[in-house]
Amino acid sequence: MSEGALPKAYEFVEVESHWYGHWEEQGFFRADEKSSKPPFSIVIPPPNVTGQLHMGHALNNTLQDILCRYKRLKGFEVLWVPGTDHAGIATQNVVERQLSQEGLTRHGVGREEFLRRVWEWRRKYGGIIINQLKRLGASCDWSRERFTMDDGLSRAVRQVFVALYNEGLIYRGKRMINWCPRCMTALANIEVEAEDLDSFLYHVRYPLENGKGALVVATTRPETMLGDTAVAVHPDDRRYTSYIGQKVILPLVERRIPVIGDTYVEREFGTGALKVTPAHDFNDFDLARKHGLDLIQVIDERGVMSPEAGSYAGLDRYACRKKILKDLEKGGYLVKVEPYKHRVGHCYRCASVLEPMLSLQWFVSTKPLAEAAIESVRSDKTQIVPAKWENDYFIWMENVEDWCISRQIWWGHRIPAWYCTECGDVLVSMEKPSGCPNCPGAALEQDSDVLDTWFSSGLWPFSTMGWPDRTDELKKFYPTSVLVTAFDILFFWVARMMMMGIHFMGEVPFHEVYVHALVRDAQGQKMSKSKGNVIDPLLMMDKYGTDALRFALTAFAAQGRDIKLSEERIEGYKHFVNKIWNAARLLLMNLEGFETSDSIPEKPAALAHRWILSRLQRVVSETSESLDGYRFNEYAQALYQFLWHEYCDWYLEMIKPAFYGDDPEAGGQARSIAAFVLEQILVLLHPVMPFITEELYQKLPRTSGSVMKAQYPEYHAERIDAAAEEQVDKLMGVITAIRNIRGEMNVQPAIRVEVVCLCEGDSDVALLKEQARTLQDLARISRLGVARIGEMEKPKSAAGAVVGGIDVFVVLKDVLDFESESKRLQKEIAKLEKEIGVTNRKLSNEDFLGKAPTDVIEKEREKASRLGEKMEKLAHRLKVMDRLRDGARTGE
RNA sequence: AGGCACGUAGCUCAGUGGGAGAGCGCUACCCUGACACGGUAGAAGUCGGCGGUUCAAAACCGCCCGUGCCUACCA
Repeated sequence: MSEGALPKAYEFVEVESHWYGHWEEQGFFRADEKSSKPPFSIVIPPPNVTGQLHMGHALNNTLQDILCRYKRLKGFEVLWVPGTDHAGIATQNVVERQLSQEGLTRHGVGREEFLRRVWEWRRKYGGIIINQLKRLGASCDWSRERFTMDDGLSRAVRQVFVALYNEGLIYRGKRMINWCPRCMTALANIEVEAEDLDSFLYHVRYPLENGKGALVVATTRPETMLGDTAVAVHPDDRRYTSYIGQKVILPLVERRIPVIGDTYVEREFGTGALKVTPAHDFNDFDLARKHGLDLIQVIDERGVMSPEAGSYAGLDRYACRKKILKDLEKGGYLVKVEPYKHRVGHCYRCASVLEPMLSLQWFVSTKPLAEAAIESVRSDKTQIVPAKWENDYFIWMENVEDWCISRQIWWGHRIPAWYCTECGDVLVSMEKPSGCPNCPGAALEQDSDVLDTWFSSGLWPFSTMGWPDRTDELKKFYPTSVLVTAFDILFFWVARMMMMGIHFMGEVPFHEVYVHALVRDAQGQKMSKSKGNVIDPLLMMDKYGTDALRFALTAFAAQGRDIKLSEERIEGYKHFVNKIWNAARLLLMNLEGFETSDSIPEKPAALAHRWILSRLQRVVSETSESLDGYRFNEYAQALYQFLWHEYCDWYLEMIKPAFYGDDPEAGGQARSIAAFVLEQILVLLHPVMPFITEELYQKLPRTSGSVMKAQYPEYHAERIDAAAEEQVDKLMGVITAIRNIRGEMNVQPAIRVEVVCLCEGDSDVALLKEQARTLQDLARISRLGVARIGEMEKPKSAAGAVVGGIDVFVVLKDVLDFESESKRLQKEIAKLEKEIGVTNRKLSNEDFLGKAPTDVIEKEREKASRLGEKMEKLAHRLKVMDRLRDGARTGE
């Protein structure tokens, strides 16, 4: 190995740390809003500022980075806007935990101090995920990094709020909402996660007021009985019709409550009698409104029993349940307890069981906004890929409910509404109003709530580009080209961006939405810290390199299927990265001291060159089409196959003799073309493997500067050389057949064998003679005989095969084992027979001949004759072998 | 309960109307002057089951079984 040669194995650590900084310094990621190039823009799904890079991020951002790098190579002006989300509840929870470690609470320190601490936390840790994205190679325009709580974005939030309020699309009202007693805030319905819960169904006896019997109700939440204001039965339920209008006595509470009839009640479920707790159940609330029932709130915001709960007041809801059950049993009211599995709403942030509650909140009236958002997808102004998600989008949008946007937390955009302390009037405006118009001199108090995090991220595509100002960025890059996301935030985020973008910009926020898979573990389970099954992308990058991780994620990013990731697979692609490295190493070792020419002949004389250049064209076309269609896995597979199994396995092996031989012209051409093809491969691979491609590209002699400034190769159909591909196919067939015989007959790799090829046509003779060197090297042949059939004797003591009409003989003088060669041939013949059977059946089928397209029939006929000839030859060989075997036996 | 996916080699998955594929794993041989993170060859599948459409089905249709996800007001 000479001095300038590369190390034997690829060392990714130095390479990766080196190039990212270089790209940033050179400003390669920066987008120019004044550029005349066609625009391509993406806004990043902003990770939570509290976040740590997980596999979902890694996949999401790898795919975005592939698109951005690909489009840059294709000559687009690319803007990838990065940033982070303030993540209201999530971040508040993190800082609250930190406080509690100091023995403090947020209420203890007060709102101002608490917010100061959150900002401090953000200053300290908010950059972590950004640096992790850089580690991943994400080519974001960091000069445009945004945060949802930036001044600019906050101004956009206020402007949107005020505008929607003035249009009557934001209102304040008392509604049943889902309440998290741990986070102490209202949630939007979409933020509720239904989880299966193993619980019990309790049957409780409610005695009739008149003393004549009782009604038995079934409930999963006995503690709410304290707030019962009725019992409902189905009006047509014969068991209970006579009770309707009567009263029952609520056990433990002794309150008299009516029995009502309503068709909402399912007769088959439980006992067919339903206790009604209007203050703590969505459906009971509706029933109460319909029947004019009282509303008694027995559980407060903390999930603790309220004073209305009488002697149970102050108990936690679950402690209360236990006590109530005990008391019911004591009083003889508990009739039956059965195990019961049902789904209960949990907080998507802290997994606490939610409490339905009547509460005064701010809402967005979404229906009017949804209409335009539906229409835009229907008319393909925005296309969702894969299209199957469009259905889910329509269903959700058509059934969209009003969106509760107020949160009773402190970290977030404070609602721009002020209340007059005198008359209570509401004033909504961008800045604090000077005073109440009705009560001169009266004080104003700002609403203490903040907005749902998703309210600000819903504005992300235009707020990050400077809206409400009419900036050059907006003009150049809005609407964005594509949004890349996983389906789990399709409604949280994408749907809201559609509604807001169309409403405020008059245009959809993105032309396409690419919905990718969820990353799961090897068992198909969702990765989560609590399950302990997370594969940490940072650790994977440490162990196998960023390029290997990115390639693994890309290779498995098939549309419409979740990714089951395992570490072995990432490791496997590290080998691929190493293979690229070594292909380059071979070249560089052989390029040293040689001049390579700048221009590549379109039709070189040597077959191998014509073949690889033709194959390259196909890969160029395949990769472009795959990426344009978001078929990332196909893009990755095409390059894997081409680099490894065509360029390395065949092409480099075929041209090696030119490197080592003494024909300077052949050597020069081999060097130039091999370098050219590798250089093209590096450009094709760059979107998915930015680091190693840059490293090698800069090392290749013909190139100068960064691979990021290269042009993505263009497909030229006229450079496809079908004849060369066909000839190499034939050549590979012959070589493989010889190797197969060697392997099956246990010929040691070191031993060279004599081979005779008998062809039917002159063209095959010419091909094999011309390619004699390649044949000899790749099949390890000592002497090669090529002739037309009949012009050379068939060797006797030889194992044989038939490839594309060529009779191939591997001469095994004295060492040929007739028995095993006979068996090998029989196996081959058996396979052939099967194939011939299928073909003959088709060709003897009248319906097939009558109805199938002529080209299919023609193909079948050709196949039949090809197989027939092959069969004839093999059968003959078998006969010869058997005769030799028998002769050997009798001779012994 | 409804909806949507998925079920192809030991594992993970491509393939969508005309010759069952890849990667990993496995077996055998080989450190052949880029690479043992490598090379060459090989074994391995009733394409979940049943029925239908078709000249032709892994693919299209129906039913069933299994798995996963989403939605829903049976408390």
